[in-house]
Amino acid sequence: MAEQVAVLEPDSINPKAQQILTAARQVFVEQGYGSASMDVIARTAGVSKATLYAHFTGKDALFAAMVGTECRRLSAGLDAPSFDEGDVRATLRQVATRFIEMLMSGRALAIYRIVVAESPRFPELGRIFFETGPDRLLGRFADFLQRADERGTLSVAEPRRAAGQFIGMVRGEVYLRRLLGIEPAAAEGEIERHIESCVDLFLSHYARR
Amino acid sequence: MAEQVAVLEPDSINPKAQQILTAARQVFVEQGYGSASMDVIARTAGVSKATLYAHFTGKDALFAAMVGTECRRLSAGLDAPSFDEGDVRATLRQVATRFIEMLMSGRALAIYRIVVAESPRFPELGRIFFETGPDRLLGRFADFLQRADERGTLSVAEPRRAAGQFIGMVRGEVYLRRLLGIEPAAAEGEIERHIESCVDLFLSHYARR
DNA sequence: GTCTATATGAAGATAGAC
DNA sequence: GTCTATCTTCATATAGAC
Repeated sequence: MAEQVAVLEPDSINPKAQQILTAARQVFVEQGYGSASMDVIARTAGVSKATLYAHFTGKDALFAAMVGTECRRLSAGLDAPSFDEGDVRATLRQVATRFIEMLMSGRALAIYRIVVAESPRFPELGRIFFETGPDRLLGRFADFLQRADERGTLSVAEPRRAAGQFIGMVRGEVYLRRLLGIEPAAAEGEIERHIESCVDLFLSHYARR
Repeated sequence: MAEQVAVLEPDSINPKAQQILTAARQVFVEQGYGSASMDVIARTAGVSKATLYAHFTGKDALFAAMVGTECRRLSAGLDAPSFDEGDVRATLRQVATRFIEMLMSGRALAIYRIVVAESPRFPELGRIFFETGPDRLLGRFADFLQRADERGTLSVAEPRRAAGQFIGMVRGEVYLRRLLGIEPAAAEGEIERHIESCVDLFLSHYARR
């Protein structure tokens, strides 16, 4: 019973569990779920397999715990700053920049890869990822757009839809290339230009005339 | 030597190889690369393991051949129709509709999942996927936008960037939910409304004033 | 809780008959 | 080329001492 809770809320005090989760992340990310072995995870964590199985009921549970932990960690990084309600263009720029920086980070790419791959076999993980990640971000951004609409700064009838359009186009080809490891990577300043053009496109339509 | 060619250009006449590739696709997609076993693939294909190894040098090669074959198959589905140069709005609608239908198909989702997951360990597959899929589509669409610009229908200074913006926002949340298996799926007519709003947004900026 | 040692099964790959 | 049977290695998971 305690184990089941630990799957989603691993004891953040227990250092051994942390150690194991860190090792699990490294190995799962590097090898993929199927090829990763509990043996290697135990060695990487510096514990015996028996200890590993004392903390997590099996490979599935360890994997789920690792993904849940990592999702919460990544989403926390997006929470901090509130939006600047004054300058809409600056806020859009800021949202786009913070979003794409987070998305392009090694850890975010890694967790996205593995969640996308395994979500058919671990449906719960797809949900956790979506809710702690994209859904929260879109929700907060949509709220901002709605407030801007109410203040009369923007004209956004469907904030959630508009939020999805903006985030979707910001993600764009730059991200896909990175995700797939396509060279050459984006040139210096390319991302800034990309973001600026997305802000322009967005405001052409949604700015109050 | 002949084997190496077969990795990317599997003998499309040989029925046994086809049989194996089909089975490989099923098993790899269902279990993921790491968990899939050559034993199960052989049984699914109705051949012995020895036969399997006679056609493909190993698990890696079989996987690569399967992904390459499937990429070419999927990209062929996007090639067929040329764009209607007359009615820009209708063309945007058509591009978006065809694109998202292809993307949401079970086979496209499956191959995307596995390529994203394994591209760090099989960099060649990321490249093949990108070139036969997104890159071709973006290129063709960008060409259309450039012609529209030259004709004076649209005003698009950077066609490739604009193409990426449009495709990115069309993809959007609808696709992500499907990819991650988030319920509820898109409601009836939701995708059409989504596409229409993307076309509106795009044309607000890029239509010749 | 943690270790060493091991049970049990299945993985990738191949030998050798036909 | 294709099969059956098998080699070797490594997987997940557990027993039992401390």
